[in-house]
Amino acid sequence: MMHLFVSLLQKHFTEPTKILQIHALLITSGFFLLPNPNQSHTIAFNCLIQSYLRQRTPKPKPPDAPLRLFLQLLSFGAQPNHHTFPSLLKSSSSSPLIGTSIHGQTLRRGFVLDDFIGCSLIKFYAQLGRFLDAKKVFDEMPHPDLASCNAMLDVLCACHDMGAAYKFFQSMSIRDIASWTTMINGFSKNGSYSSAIQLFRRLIHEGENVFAKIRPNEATFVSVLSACASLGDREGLAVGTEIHAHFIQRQIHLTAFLGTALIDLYGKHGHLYSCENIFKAIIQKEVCTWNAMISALACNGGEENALQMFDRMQSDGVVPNHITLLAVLTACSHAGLVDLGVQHFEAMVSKYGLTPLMKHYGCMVDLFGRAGLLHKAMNFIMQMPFEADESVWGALFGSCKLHGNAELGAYVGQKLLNLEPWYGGWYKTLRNIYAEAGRWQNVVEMRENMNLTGAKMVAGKSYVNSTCTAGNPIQHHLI
DNA sequence: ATAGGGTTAG
Repeated sequence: MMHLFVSLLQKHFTEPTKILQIHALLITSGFFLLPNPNQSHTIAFNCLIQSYLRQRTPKPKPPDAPLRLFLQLLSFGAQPNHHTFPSLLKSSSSSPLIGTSIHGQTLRRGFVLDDFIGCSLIKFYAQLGRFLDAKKVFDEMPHPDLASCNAMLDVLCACHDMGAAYKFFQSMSIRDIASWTTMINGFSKNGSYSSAIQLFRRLIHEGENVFAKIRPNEATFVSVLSACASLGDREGLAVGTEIHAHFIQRQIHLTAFLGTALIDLYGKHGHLYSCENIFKAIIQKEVCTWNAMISALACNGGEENALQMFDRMQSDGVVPNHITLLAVLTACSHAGLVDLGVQHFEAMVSKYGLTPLMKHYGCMVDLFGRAGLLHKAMNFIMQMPFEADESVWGALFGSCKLHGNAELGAYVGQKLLNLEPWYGGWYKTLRNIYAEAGRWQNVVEMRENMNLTGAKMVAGKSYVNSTCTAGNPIQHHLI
């Protein structure tokens, strides 16, 4: 009988209604009324936990179903086993308190040497940004297996410690496609786009293992395409187009992941026509797909189409998220549609139930600022529910320069110099604003201040950890 | 019979 339930659950794990029905069947069958809880009951609970974890549609799904099932399992008197905890930890990713108590449970019940649990714990702590805890779990594993090493590699990448990450990757005695993908994605996420592409090339040429050839899969392609999208210089577009051609040759199905990565690639390189073709070819569009398309249009002069897309998306029943609204506000800002932008911003809370984040405020400041409504932008900053950061002030600063407002520019520039004194770009812009206004005394002061604080005129932002980009060991190993 | 790691939009 148990086999039947297990196979039923596995077959229908994407269908929430069916899971509920099977769960109900399991209850009404009296299976949980037997006097002596045994291994079978534990397996039944494990399968149910897994089923609720894996179902996709979030609508009727109670988010804490796996945890509640775990509590039912305990109160029923069954014993959780080493299969129970990985799923539980996966379901607790957003709740530090629950996850750490589950960690405690595993320790108290003596599951200290289990690779699956260790691996889940590494990922759990990494998702919370508790990288030291993740590393501690890994270090305490006597013989971590491949999956645990891959999780640890991802932790090092998430810490921006790319030197250590690459060293770790090189030191691994066995690697699979997930190891390669993690490393490629790590480079990409840390701005080392060329390294990501070079490592991808090495994967293609070497394939690593003589016995079992390692080939890139969907995740690998998506990671390298993301690097290609961000790498300007035409190199990114060339490699990305090559990969796209490979998909066409092999008639590879355009999943939402692959398609979205391609739309992003062509969008970032200004090829709107390709974006639209790919968009049409994606059968199962997800919210990310729409977002990538709306962003591509909003950033390449297709503002009107972007806003139409936003409507189409909603009539297709796709629910907009924070990133959608960011793209929509960008479209309004670029098109100078101030009133419409304000309407969409207000609709965020009232219509979509989305709380505006720092980036949305930055967009609104840009919207007002570009349109020359500098004081409206300034008032908007003053009415923000939290302190504006450098991106928001930076948006206003750009508008001050655009419209030659030295008075407000000086005030905003000072704000930015306080926030990021090490970033030379602010000094330069402020100096230019002063120069255009003929305030030569201020120009001289700017130069002195910059020398005094030791700010650098570097490309890119200062908060990128220099160890990820500089002294990258990969240069010596590739090709 | 039941479990873990790597992927998209800002």
